Amino acid sequence: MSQTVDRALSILPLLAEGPADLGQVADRLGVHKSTALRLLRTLHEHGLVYRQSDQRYRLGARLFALAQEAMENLDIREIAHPHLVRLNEQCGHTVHLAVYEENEVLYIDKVDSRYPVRMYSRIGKPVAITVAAVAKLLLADLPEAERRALAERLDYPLYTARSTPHAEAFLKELATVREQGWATDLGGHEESINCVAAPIRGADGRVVAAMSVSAPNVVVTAEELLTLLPLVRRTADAISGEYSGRTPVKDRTA
Amino acid sequence: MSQTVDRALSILPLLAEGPADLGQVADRLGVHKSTALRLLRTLHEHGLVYRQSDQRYRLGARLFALAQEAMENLDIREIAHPHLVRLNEQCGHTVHLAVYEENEVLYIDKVDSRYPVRMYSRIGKPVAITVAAVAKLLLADLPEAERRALAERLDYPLYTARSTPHAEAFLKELATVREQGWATDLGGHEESINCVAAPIRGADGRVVAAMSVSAPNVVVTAEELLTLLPLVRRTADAISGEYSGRTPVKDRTA
DNA sequence: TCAAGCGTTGCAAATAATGCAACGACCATT
DNA sequence: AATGGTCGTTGCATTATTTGCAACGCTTGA
Repeated sequence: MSQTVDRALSILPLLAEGPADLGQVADRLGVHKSTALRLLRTLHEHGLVYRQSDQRYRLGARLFALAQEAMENLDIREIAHPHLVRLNEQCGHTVHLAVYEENEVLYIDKVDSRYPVRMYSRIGKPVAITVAAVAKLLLADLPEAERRALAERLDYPLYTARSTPHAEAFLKELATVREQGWATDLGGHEESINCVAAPIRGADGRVVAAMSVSAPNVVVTAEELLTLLPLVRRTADAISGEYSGRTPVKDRTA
Repeated sequence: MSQTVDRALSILPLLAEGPADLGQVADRLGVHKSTALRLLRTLHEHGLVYRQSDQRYRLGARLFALAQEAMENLDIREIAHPHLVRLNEQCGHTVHLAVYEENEVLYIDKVDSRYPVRMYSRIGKPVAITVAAVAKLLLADLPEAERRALAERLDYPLYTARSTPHAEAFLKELATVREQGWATDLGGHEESINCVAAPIRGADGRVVAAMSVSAPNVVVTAEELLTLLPLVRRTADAISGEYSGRTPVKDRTA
């Protein structure tokens, strides 16, 4: 909509791939070097871009700070966190919290497993949307049309033999998930890792977030993990209650 | 340098304070509503801004993803992390890693204390620059002129009675730190919390990062914490060795 | 029913961004 | 030492891009 801003913002994902010098940026933007320079300077003034000692540019510090502040303003996260910690204390496994936003599902909180073997994931990282248990829950709640459109648009990478292979299978899975009110991922993303997930709902009943417990095969079998389902659902419901205002907010530790 | 981009980017910190509607954004930017709308739309297309259900805008998901990617490109962090974890296993306290960038010091990694009492801090959060032990180390290494200029420019908030009160005291402290090659913060930020920190140096000997161990009085006294200094320094040196390429990179776990 | 507030669009005016060409600094090669 | 190349930087004229305005449609509340 605004060409100048559009160009400037296109620099960010470009630099996310790694540091680049002026010429590279100009080339990949398809503009003159002088133009790229002025854009970079503006980004620099705002701290979004940093110029390292070898003169190349990379993403800057303010970006972290902004993401941080944005994160802290998400009240679901704030409400959910103590519950996630408690759940982690009870079962010992990795606990995740995720939301859907603009065709992506991303983790917004995580409490690490107490076992030495941990799975790789990072807060802020987009989730493998076609296989993750939390993603299924969040997408299953979208309006029919939107869900359908999104499913068609997605890629279906075969992470493992059990990954969701195509849109049709995915939509079917979503229907199941929608009906039963919980979801699993049994080795669909990484062969040896299983998850159980439950939805968190707002006052109007719509799914606003989803949480999951993940554990590798070497620690517990899929069956054992499934026995945690009632606990996960209870935790999710507790968060739902607090988020929608049904449960009185007793003592929220600031 | 570029007015349009400048205005667009000014929207981000504004939204970081909390969600805002079109009118508010336009007012605070000092531009017409239609202008603000077009800027917001561009930011939206890039995922930096999200429009929530009540039509108000807030910071978007891509911001997290970008910050995430930027983070992963910082190789100091990657190299240092296993060392930080090991140190935490040895002493049990909270371990921080911080860098200096553009007049700010910020945490880029953290391993939480194993004790129930934890200090509040977040990765990506700017550090209390006038008192934190890691900040002293990073600033102490700046060129004389820059250090002086920065010290004059800073605010000196009195977090506690032991906070650095003014530029003069700060510069003196930096001189000491520079000479001894390590730093402390004894209750200068929060009355009951102490830190010991050591510098991480690149191949050219310049300080590229700093790490610290922090613990509250209720767990260990300041004296006891200081006995950890040799261990902290050894850890920092190990990281320096690996970062500067002196130590062969044996088996970096991807 | 009417008024007020908000987001949205088309348009003409003018400001602000663009590409060019030229300069200086730095590095490596001859 | 001298030269050729690369890279970042600046001033300027051109032109495209952004801007503010006014008007419209919508929802909300009196």
